[in-house]
Amino acid sequence: MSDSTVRVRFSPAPTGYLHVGSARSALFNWMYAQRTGGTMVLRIEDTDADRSQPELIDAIHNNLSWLGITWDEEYRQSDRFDLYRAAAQDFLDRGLAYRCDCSQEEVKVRAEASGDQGGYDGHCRDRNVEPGDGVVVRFRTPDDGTTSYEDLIRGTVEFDNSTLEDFVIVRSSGVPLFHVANAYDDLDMGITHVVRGEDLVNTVPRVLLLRQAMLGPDQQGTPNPVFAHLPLIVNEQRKKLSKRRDDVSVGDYADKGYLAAAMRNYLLTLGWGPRDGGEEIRPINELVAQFDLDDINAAPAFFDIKKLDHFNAEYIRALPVEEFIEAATPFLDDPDVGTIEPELFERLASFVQERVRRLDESASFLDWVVGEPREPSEKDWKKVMGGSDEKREMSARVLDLVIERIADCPWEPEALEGVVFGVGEELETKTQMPVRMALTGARSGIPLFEPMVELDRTVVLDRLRTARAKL
RNA sequence: GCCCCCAUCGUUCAGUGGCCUAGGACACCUGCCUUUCACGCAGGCAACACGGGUUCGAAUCCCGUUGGGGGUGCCA
Repeated sequence: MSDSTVRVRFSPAPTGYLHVGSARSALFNWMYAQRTGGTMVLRIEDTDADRSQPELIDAIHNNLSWLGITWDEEYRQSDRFDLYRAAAQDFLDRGLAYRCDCSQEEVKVRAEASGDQGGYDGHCRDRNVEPGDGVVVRFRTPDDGTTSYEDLIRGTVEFDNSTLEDFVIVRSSGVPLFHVANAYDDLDMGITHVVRGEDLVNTVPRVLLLRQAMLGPDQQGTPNPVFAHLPLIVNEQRKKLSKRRDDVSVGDYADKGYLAAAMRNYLLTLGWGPRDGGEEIRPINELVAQFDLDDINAAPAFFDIKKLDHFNAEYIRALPVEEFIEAATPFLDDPDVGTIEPELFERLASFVQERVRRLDESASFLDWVVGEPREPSEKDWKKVMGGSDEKREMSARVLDLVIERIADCPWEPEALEGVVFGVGEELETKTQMPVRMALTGARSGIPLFEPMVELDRTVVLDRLRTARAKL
């Protein structure tokens, strides 16, 4: 199964924080490299100096590492400008490209005047424009024929060359565009499989044309890389996830208390599923073992936070409690909740672990233990303490008895439970809810009696009396 | 406008001509368990976009329609 000739690459542009769509591309590349024993290349595509932010490269490293994605080689295109420039010059020398001094406005005006066929009209093809200000280099595309490629996910994709305009390969600043860098690097780095988002499909014919033109005499017959264009990840409006509209930075998910393993596992279910039809939540190595690019779906997939939450909850619960404590501790500092001492958290962590979906929810389960009870909603209060006079009276009797007996019982969970339930048996009613409401201000939460002993007896009595007084 | 892609439950994955009265998971709803919630368990709701072919037979193949998306930059 191992094919050591496989070379894949993840090529992010450092123009923003890594978002889930990019992370997914990286992940699928990584999966394939893992399965095949191939090489994973990280290539930073920072040819656009205006938009690239070098400091984001660190963030990309961190985000990938967080997800457990590793790479074997790393390059920066900004280190390789000379190579791309030389390739472009070679095109010029061989008459495969030409200089153009048309302004963007001129191109646009002529395109509109000529009717529906947008794009550049080839105005400068034979004008022998000299280098100078505002002069770009364009690649001469064929006027007829077709350019097609094999996509592992979509089959054969074919483009009419007549629809391809003579596109710019070198900016007027002298810096080559990504197409050139892309074609050059994929060839130079021996990339065998190009796995990336569907939004890049339309760049394939341009890149392929450039690649063919770059092939030296000794490289004739070098096969094109195999392409696999992943379906887009979309939002609820079925539009491509965007950094603007959607909150999708990988770092944000880490900050919100998603576990990397859960995120990674969830991302893998978007556009792909385990071939054996088994569980979708499972160890990464099992998924790697059956991963293949041509099993990937072609249809866009919705990024469903609810399902991610479910994955996350499962992963959290599966953690040994010590690991949960370690993972949750950074999230305990919640401004809405009082200070949670590490020892206290350790004692109660298992209760929290069972209920929490995201790590950043952890502190809120302990609010009443380290601070005041919540202010119950009128609705909840009524529902628990009684909407009718009859029920209210019963709640009052429950609280009276509990207050009386709790005043001098042993301060341990079993004894407290004995008191509360004992009153229940005596009065033939359920007693936990009124007590819970009095102590926590909520109808639901972690078990009552173990956390209760963390509170001083006087505090408990005080809360019970306060609630009783409100009846 | 032009180019490219996509189309199974609300969501996601399965299904590659008969095993499909279409399966799993999430979500939702009902119960059970539990003197809270959560977990767990048992059920339920719910889909092959439409129209033509091809075939003995189509969710599966072909064509068209409709719908959706992506691209159309001196961004990647």
